[in-house]
Amino acid sequence: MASSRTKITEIVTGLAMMGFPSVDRALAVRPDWFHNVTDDEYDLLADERAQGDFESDFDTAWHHGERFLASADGLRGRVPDRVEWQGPGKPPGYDQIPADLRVDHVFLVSCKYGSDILYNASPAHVFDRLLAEKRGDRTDWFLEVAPEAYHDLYRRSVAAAGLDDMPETVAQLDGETRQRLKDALPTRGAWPDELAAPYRDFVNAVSVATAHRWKDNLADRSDQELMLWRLLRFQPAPYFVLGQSSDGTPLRFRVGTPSDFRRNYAIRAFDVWADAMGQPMVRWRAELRGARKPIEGHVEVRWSRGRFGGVPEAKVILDTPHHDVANYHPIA
DNA sequence: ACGAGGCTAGAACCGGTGCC
DNA sequence: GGCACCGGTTCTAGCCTCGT
Repeated sequence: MASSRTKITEIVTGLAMMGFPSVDRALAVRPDWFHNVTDDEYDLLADERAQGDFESDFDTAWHHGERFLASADGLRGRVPDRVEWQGPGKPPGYDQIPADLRVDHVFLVSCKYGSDILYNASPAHVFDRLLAEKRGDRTDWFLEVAPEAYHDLYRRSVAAAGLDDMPETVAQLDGETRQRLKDALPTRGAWPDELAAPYRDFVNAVSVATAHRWKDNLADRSDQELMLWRLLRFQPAPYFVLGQSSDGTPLRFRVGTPSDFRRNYAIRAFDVWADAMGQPMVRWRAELRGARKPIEGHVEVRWSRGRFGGVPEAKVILDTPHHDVANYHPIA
């Protein structure tokens, strides 16, 4: 979703790399060597600039671009001939480098604001396929790892909601019956009293079984290493992240390659454990030789469309601040 | 000690694209 | 055409910090 904010931060970062003296000057010139940026986008930026709602985003993005132009790790003061904006569309294929800007065909830059989310994928993709290959699968992860607790919650939910004509088992739910059940349950907040305990059991069962499954698939040190690389989005080529963490800290770092990682670090332990909160959750932690701090995060296994609303997804979140992550190199 | 208000993590929701 | 996936944004319960 290309919100105004996303467009502003990405395009303004690119403009600042081009060496203009100010945002307003750059917006007046509308350089045609900034590829894929249309007049509609420049109009949008001019409007938002005039409105003043995104003042700090304009400033942060501009500052990032200026620093990248000057940085010894970046353009070293050489103004690029060509900057390309990826634009609102998704690139084809299983794109793994989340590059929003490409500079002189070489530098790949991702602009990421206010988010510590690494992935939002299907649970099987994370826990079984270890993020290696994306393949559409229609398996309901809850049914896969905790069928009994899931079914028990389903049965009690149908009874509590007083619904008739519902399928015998949770596995038989289809689009329409999922919708009916979802509508019959409160959409937010605590589950009804009589469902609180079954829901807690379900959350625990999913968390424990998922952690177990993931751990089994991560038996070898080499699997653990690949998993960590993919979680942290290390790529064969280095790329840059210019953005802001969820607490507002500006982020400017280069993401090293797996080879860079191996030269400086080695995995001492990769731990995975269940930590059921209000929803199923699995925590992970990598301890490294060569790094001062471990890298930590968690995965939420959740319905993204309400209770019983379709199959769950796995949201992978980085808990360690970006600047403390091994192989993420802050740029000067 | 206790309620108002701020803050944040957690949970829900959303608008898009691309694939089956 | 529908569903899965993506990259978030929005909402809110429950904690924490105040002023009284």
